[in-house]
Amino acid sequence: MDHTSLDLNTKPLRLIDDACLSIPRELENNLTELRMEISAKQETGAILEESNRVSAENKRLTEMLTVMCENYNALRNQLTDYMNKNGEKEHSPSKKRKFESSSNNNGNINLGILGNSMSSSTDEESSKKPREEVVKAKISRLYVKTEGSDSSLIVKDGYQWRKYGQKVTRDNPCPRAYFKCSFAPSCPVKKKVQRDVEDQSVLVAIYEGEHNHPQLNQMEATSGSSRILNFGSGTGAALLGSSGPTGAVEARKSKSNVDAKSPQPRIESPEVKQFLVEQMASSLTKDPNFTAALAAAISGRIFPHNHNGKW
DNA sequence: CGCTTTTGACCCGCGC
DNA sequence: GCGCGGGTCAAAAGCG
Repeated sequence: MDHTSLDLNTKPLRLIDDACLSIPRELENNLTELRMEISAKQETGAILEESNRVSAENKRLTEMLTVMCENYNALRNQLTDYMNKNGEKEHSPSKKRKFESSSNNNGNINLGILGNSMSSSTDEESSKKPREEVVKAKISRLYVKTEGSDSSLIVKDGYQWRKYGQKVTRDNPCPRAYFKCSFAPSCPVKKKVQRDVEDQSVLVAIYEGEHNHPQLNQMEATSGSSRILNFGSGTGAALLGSSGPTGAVEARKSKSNVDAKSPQPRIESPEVKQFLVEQMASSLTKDPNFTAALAAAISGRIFPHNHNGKW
């Protein structure tokens, strides 16, 4: 009795089993491949979607950055115009002294740009002296952080200088060194180097004028991990570099609109360079050919067996 | 020997 | 006019 029932129960099972076994191996393999393809398609779709989303967001951020930069430039131009107007208004008919006092004022202006990193001697002096920005030569400042042990007043900026004087000034116990460009008198550039009153490890180099010759020592000028922040408009004078392995912060002030519009190529700050890179990246991401090629490259790399366009 | 650095003297503008 | 202070000159010294 039990045998019949057992037989009845086992027979269909064997049939099913046989049927299952009769499925060709190829089909099974194809099924597996099909499943992989489906999951790959889903994954690729997700990646493409994510890629599109990221590139759209990137585009949006870049546009925001562009607008911000444009606003910044417009604002800066307005500030420059404003300061120039003020300078003209308050400019007294005097020469060399004014030049110097204005260079001091430039320092005060730079404080505004640089934040609190420099001295806080703004208020009293600047309130006593009228602001005067219009001077003959272009003035720029370079702040160079030096080693504590380094007591020299040498700022390696890629140009060759000849020292022609040294003076102890009233407001700073450290002597101020006066340099002329070695190409003088054909090159009228001068610089003054003095240690910062508050932080004696910082050298303050004040450049006057523009070099009319190329940099002599590019390697020296650009070597090291110096960090230069180039603020303000203006061109030219060699403002790369520092004296060594520490750092430098540079701030400059254009002396006139003429200077600001000088045709010489500008030495861009890292920030500006980064902006340019982002602009290039933006233009690339905006290029449908590039994005298509990128997507193809990515998909080709992840799923190299799908070259026949079978998705 | 030629170039650079040092350093005291001198010049000059500014404030009083 | 005088003194002060920053900037420049130039002779002497230093250096390669």
